Formats: sequence, C-alpha cells, structure tokens
Amino acid sequence: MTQQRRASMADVAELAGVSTQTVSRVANGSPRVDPVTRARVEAAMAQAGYRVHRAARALRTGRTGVVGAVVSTLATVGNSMLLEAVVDEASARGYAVAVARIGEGGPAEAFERLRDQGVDGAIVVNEASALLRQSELPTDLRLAVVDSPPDDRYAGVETAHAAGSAAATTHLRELGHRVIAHIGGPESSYAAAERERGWRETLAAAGLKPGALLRGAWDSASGYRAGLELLANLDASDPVTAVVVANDQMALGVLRAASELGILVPEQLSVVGFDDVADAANFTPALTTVRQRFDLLGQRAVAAVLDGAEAGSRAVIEAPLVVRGSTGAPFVQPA
Amino acid sequence: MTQQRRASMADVAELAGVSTQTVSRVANGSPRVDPVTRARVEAAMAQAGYRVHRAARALRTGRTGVVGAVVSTLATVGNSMLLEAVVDEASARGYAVAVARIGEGGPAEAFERLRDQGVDGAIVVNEASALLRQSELPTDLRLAVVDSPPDDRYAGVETAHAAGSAAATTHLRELGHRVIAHIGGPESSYAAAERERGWRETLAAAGLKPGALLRGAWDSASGYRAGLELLANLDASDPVTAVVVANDQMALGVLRAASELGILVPEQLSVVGFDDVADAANFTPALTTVRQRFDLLGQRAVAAVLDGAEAGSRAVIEAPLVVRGSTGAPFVQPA
DNA sequence: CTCGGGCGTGATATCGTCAACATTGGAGGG
DNA sequence: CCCTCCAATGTTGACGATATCACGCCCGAG
Repeated sequence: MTQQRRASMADVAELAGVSTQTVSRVANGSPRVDPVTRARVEAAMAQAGYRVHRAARALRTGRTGVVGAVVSTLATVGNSMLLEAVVDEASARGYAVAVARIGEGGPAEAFERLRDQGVDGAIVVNEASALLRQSELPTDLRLAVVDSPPDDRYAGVETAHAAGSAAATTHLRELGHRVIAHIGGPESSYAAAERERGWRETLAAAGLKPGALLRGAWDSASGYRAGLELLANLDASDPVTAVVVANDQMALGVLRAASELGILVPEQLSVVGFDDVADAANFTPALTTVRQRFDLLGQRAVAAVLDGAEAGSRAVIEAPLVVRGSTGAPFVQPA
Repeated sequence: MTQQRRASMADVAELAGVSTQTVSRVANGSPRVDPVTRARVEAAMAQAGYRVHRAARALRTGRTGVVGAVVSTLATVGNSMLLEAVVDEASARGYAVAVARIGEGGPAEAFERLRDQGVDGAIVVNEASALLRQSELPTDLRLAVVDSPPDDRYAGVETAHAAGSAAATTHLRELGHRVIAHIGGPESSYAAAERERGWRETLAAAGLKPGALLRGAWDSASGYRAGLELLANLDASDPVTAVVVANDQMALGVLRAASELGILVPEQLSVVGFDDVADAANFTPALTTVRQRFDLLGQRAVAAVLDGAEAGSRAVIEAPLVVRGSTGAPFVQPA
C-alpha cells in the first residue's frame, strides 16, 4: 500500500460528484442536505479514507477543538484522576486535551503555552489557587478552575469539601465520639481550608469543642508524623477517640502510626479519610472515607469551558461518605 | 482594554515596514535576515503582541507541533509520572502533548483520535504491550513505545527492568540470603516479565534455586495477599528470608502482611521494591528499591519521536538500586 | 570594467476548510 | 398561469502562514 497524500474535501467531492461545500455540509452535519446526496458523500468519504483536516478548519473558523489542562503536578492521585476524567469527557465531545504543566516559569508561562497552541479554553486542575492569585489570568481564554476560591474571573468547579467533611464529623459524633481531632492539608490549599471548616463548624453546631488540629502535606509520610504527634499523649484527661483526616494518603500514615503505637483502629481510634482512592478499601482496616467524584468533577469542568459557563459561576459536586471498618463507637474503658 | 483581533504577520509586516515573508523568516529564526531588520521586526512583534497562528502554519507545512500520548489509565503512579515527564520534555521543545486514553474502543480508537487531531507522532505509555498486539498499529505515525517488547514497527524505550531486578537480587545474595522469592506483576506485562527474568537468571548464575514465585496486579492489596501467602509457611525446612517485589506498591502490601504476622523486616525478611515512588523512603522500614528514571524515560521517548529514531531501535534507561532499611543480612537462628 | 554569485528581501501561489452569497428548480398560493 | 419562496447545491474568496521563485545589490575574480 503506497503512502498517499491524505484525502481532502476536493477528492471526496470529485468522487461523489458534488461540490466541496456539500462535502463540508455533510462533514458538519448540516440538515440542508438531501439524504440521497448525503449517503453518496458519506460513501465517498469512507472510500477515500477522508478525515477533516483540523488545522484547516481551525484556520477558517478560529476554533481549534482543543482544550488545555493546566496542572501543577501529576504526582498526586487527585490530579491524575481528574486529568483522566477531563480527557474522557473532552474526547467524548470530540475535543482534544493539551496538557500544560506549571513549571518554574509559573502559571503565566503555562497559559502562554496554551494560548500559543490556540486552545479554545482551559481547565485549571486542583491546588492552583495560590498560584492564580499571583499571576495574570488570561482574559481571552475560557477558564474553568477546579477547587479554587470563588472568583468572578473564571467558572469554578469544586467538590463539596466542607459538606463531605461535615458528614464525616457527624458520623463520628453519632457514633458517640466527643473528642474529634483533625489532620488537615497545607494552609495554601482551598480544599484543605474547606475540609477543616466542615469539621470545625459541625463540632460547633453540636456544642463540642474542636479537638487537636494538625497539618500535613497530603503525603502519607506527613500523615504518619501527624499521627504520631496526635497519639503521643493519648492518656491525657480528655483523650482523642476519633480523627478526621484531610485525605486518604495521610490517613494511611495515621493508620501506620496507630499500628506502631499498638493503638487499635477502630476500637481505640476511629479514622476517616477523604478521596476514596482505589486502595482505601484495602487498607488495614478498610478506610471509612469521603468519596471524591473525580469523574463528575472532570465532566463539569469540561462542560463549564465548552458550554460557556459564566465567569463567577460555581458547580459543586457532592461527596458521599463511605463507611468502612476504620470507624466505630468509642471504646469504653472498663471500670 | 478592547479585545482586538489577534495580530497576524501582515500586521507585524506593516508595522516594521517589511514583507510578511521577512516576518516569517524572523519568526522561524532563518539566518538570512539582516540583524538590523531582525531587530525591527522583533520590536514590531512585541508591540503587536504577535504570536504565530499554529493552525495556519500547520496547514501550510503539514506539521502540527503536537505529539500524542496514548495511555491506558492515569491511576498508576508510573503512568502519571511518565506522562508528566513527556509533557515537560515536549514543552521544552515547543511541542504540545495531546492525551488520548485507551477506552472501550481499544487502542485503535485512541490512535484514530490522534490521527484525527493530526499529531506529528505518538508515545505509547507503559503496559500497552498486550493491547498493541491485538490492534492495527498506525503506519503513518511516528511511534515510540515505552516498556513493550521489541518490535520493528516502532521505536522502543524501556527501563532496564531485568538489570535492575538482577541488581536487587544480587544485593540480597551478597547479604547472605539463599532463599529469595519473587512477587511479580501480571503476566501480560512486559516489564513484569523482564523483572522476573532478572531475578531468575541472577539466581541461576549463582547456582541458587529460585524461591517461590507469586503474582500480583501492581496494587498494594494484591501485594498484601501475596505477602500473606508467601509468609504462611515460614517455618518450612527451607524458609524464605528475602523477597524481590516487582513494584513499590505491592512491596508496601508485603510490609503490611509481615507486620501483621509479627515478622520483622529486615531481621526476618528482607524486602526490595521497584520504582522508588515518592513515599518509598517513608515506608516502615524505609524501602530498599530499584529506581525508575521516569524523567529520562520521558525524555528519550519524546526524542525518539521527534528526532526520528528508527523503528525497531531500543533505548534503555538504567535503573539504580537504592539501598534503605528494608534489607539486611539474614537472621541466624541461635543454636 | 564586466560578469558571476551570494545575500537580503519581496511577490506570488497554495495548503483545506467554511462563511457568505449565488444559483437552480420545483412546490404552492393567488 | 405566474410569481414567490424555499430547499438543495454551487461559486468565490479568505483565514495566516510558508515554499518557491524572482529581484536588486554588492563584492571579488578575471
């Protein structure tokens, strides 16, 4: 099979005995084409192996059919899952996804690359809130930003962090826990702040004093360290019996810390995570956690960009609590 | 600031008092431009905020400046890290990366989307070997495939899986271990097969009989199950004292299994992983493992596509052993 | 002094598609 | 029966860049 020049509309038009304009109409699903003609054109397209030349179309229409995804790193599970969801949704809509990573040049450089590439819009993936503030946001680009504070320069999409965290806290309270601690994410993170708020406000509403508040950096090592610190003085007068952890990886670290200290989960300590990563059900014990619907987040983010959500709008994805084995009623010390 | 039409070469040309062709030459770094003229054109470009219209260029030249990345999932750390490296290297070369995920339609559909998009080449990320066999490979696309068997339809890039695994095995043997087991990855994986081979051949070369061989599915839960099975009959006549695990996540599961069974690592069992994920140094104990250089893999893969490596060529990235706390000399039972 | 050639630059045609307008033919109303 | 109108299709040109060729100019060799 010799490698031919790719077929153009002109080739198809000649094959089908119509004008290129009619081929164009068929290619774009215009209703103003006779069904018989349409069938003939479609047959010719198939025979010629025709496919639209997207660069030519982009040149003519000014739209490229590409959305950008701005990402700081793919090392965290959440970012990767979200990117995957964005790719899936964009693909389903016939769009391509171009990934731009925020590097040493900062977000401005990433946006620069995307604008250069001529994307039709861009999605900013997680944890870019701090970055966005210090940077010039492009005004000529449709922007959807995931998990960042409300801002009328872009359409926002976020998980119901506070509500999810509140559900976790309520779950613990209803089990009978009175001293509920929190291990949060980094201060720069909007998601972390919201999850902390859900915990704090739920306790306040129930008339309970908040337990200890520690912070980690999302990774399991920092969760482990925070866990050790939290559990160090368990024999105080008012010992913690439950902890809401801001993500699953840190919760894994807490489980390890408890295990090393000989503290039984959930008998002596109940632990709730956030994310519901793939392994969460396989932790020891299986982790009670708040599920993030990355698939929905990705869908809504893509929709916001492509369907033209207004800047300043917010879409919030619910985060259901998934109860597993790491939570239970507080252990009552035998008299 | 009113939103202007973006500047074209004609605008810049008029500003600088030259022809569009000269602007084009400056934009493309042609040497045949007088330095004075070049400076004038560059000033005009800056003033007009000019940037090349990539669709127009693509239409004329037939090259889009986009490389595709074909990926089955981003849920595994390795895939994500590799994608990140590919994005970085491609960006540095002025290329964009379009991500196509292998979905229900199989690899053919993913390639279809990329061809549709008009990419200049594509990189197939990890673990696609089984998929590739059953699928029509595009012949009109420059292809670099990571971690798949040699094939003269594409340029291959891979980690030195066997060598890395051999180094791990040798390390254990030199510590004095005689019964060294292996927990491998899925049978469909080329990387898993190579790592198993490194283990097996090293033992054979040393005149040792291979220990038990179990398999997992890369995730920590399957590593945990394999670990439990492996450690179930430790008091046999010839008990295993060390295990080479095919990746870090499964190694984490093994560590948990050992911990639950009260088996001390490394005193009673030495464990080696593969990957050197970010958390590996924070496992309990810190994990001895073989480091995968995803950054180099990504660079070489992009280079293979863009610099035109020949189909059938192979690039191999060395994988150094990182010794930490999970390996030690075998425990000698006191007489 | 003339001629060849390289260098910097410009003019023109073209890539494949689609928007806008033009054309055709037939149906339907007065 | 004619005129209007609309559906179906065609014609033309432009989107922005670059490949190609052509044009002066200057310099050095003969």
